[in-house]
Amino acid sequence: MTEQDRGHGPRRVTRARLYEQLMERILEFIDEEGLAPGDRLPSERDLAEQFGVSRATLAQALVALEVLGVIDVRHGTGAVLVYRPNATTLLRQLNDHRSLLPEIVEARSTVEVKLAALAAERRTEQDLAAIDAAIEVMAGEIEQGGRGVGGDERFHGAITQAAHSGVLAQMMDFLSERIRETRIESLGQPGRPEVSLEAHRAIAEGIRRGDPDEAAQAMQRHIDVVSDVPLLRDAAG
Amino acid sequence: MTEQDRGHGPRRVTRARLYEQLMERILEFIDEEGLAPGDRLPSERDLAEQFGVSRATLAQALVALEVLGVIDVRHGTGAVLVYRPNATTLLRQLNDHRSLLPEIVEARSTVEVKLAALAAERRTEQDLAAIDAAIEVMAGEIEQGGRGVGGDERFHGAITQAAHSGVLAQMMDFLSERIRETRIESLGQPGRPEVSLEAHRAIAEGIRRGDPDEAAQAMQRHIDVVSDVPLLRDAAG
DNA sequence: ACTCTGCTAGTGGCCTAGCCTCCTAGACTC
DNA sequence: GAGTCTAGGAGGCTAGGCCACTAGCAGAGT
Repeated sequence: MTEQDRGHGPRRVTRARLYEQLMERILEFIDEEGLAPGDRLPSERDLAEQFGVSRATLAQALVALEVLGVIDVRHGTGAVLVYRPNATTLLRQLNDHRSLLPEIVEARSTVEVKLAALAAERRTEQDLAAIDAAIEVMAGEIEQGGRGVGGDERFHGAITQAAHSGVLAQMMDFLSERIRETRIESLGQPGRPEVSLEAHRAIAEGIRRGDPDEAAQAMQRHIDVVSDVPLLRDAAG
Repeated sequence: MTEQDRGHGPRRVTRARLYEQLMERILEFIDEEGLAPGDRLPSERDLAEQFGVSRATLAQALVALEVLGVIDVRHGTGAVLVYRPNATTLLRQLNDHRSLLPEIVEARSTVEVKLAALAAERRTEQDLAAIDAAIEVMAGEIEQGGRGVGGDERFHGAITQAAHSGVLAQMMDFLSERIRETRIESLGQPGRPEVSLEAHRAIAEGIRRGDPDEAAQAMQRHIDVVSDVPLLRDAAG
């Protein structure tokens, strides 16, 4: 994984920064040394010297690895390996952020449609109230000139809740971080917030009537519209 | 989300590092200023002065936010907001890394059992060959004193492939990063690699015979055993 | 012998100061 | 008006230093 490999989309022409290269080197090091979870890495001073960089830069690389959950840096002790990383997987996951979007949307589609159907079958009165409240919030935001982002998230959260499926909720959690990116892009387009609001009302109606098919179809239509954003068309092309 | 909230499990008594606190402050700042994707943050020098920290520390915080996909730091230009983060969600996701493990295992269980059943129905001859090859790899690794980590991953990858379900494969991708953590812990325990190898053979047999129930049950038993590691018992308690 | 305590070497945390490279807006030239 | 040049400001990175914390060990006390 060298500098040349980075030019995925049209953007991101910036050169790889030192801390990024360092991460790769450190991952290689972990691999070569056969370090296992719980093992300690050499001291910052040693690593910095070994790789020929300053401690400040090395610290950046360690922060990055810590954020990724690879190591745990402990004051006075050192950096402890949390899990044995597969370097290729880890780095590709970082770099392909954008090109993964289409597949993420596909996964979102599947899960959220299923959630809508389940919600229609399992929703309690409280769930319905939460869904209505979310719609009200979004309507209020739009009325005040906003994009309705808060209400949008709230709505999808309420649907997830109403489905009463821990595992699927789980899935949505993992997807949600990336979904938020597309959702905001979409709501930013002229007229989109109003359209989404109407779609939400249709979905809610299906859930209220306890009709899984209607709810699922409404959700599918909604997602098809929302997913049609420039960001995606770029990534897919 | 202040320092006091951090004491989730029994571990992690270490004080929040400055860069972590800084991340929160920066996220708040983004929120207060109402910055949208594409907007630029103030310069490092300004931010460092404003928050009363050195540029080096600020740089660490920026690296962390970059790894999380919140910003894109460009040489000569500045830090550009990539997406509008929901601070609470983002930070909880970081801190709860460990406490999420039981639910992750639950999700893994559901998906992988389903994958095994699908594989039994849909596998091609090539899929079977890949599964057998993975088992051979793992056997070889164990014979040479290894823990069979490579073969283990390969096996589960082959199962996923044989299920011929893009979306579920997707799900496994998102879960796999965290799963690897538990898988390695498990294989590290004495005698575990051999047990896992036998379990793999049983699963493969079910898939070969085209029996979804047998394959699914074998996978379920396998996961139940593998999931029983100290890391999890700690987190659950 | 055992336990407890205090010390100390080594670790990460953070800062200051500085120089380099890179980007870009605006002045300048044609 | 279009292209070119340049200076200011942005991040990238280094060097060196001091402080806070951890853990292990030596010695005092039992």
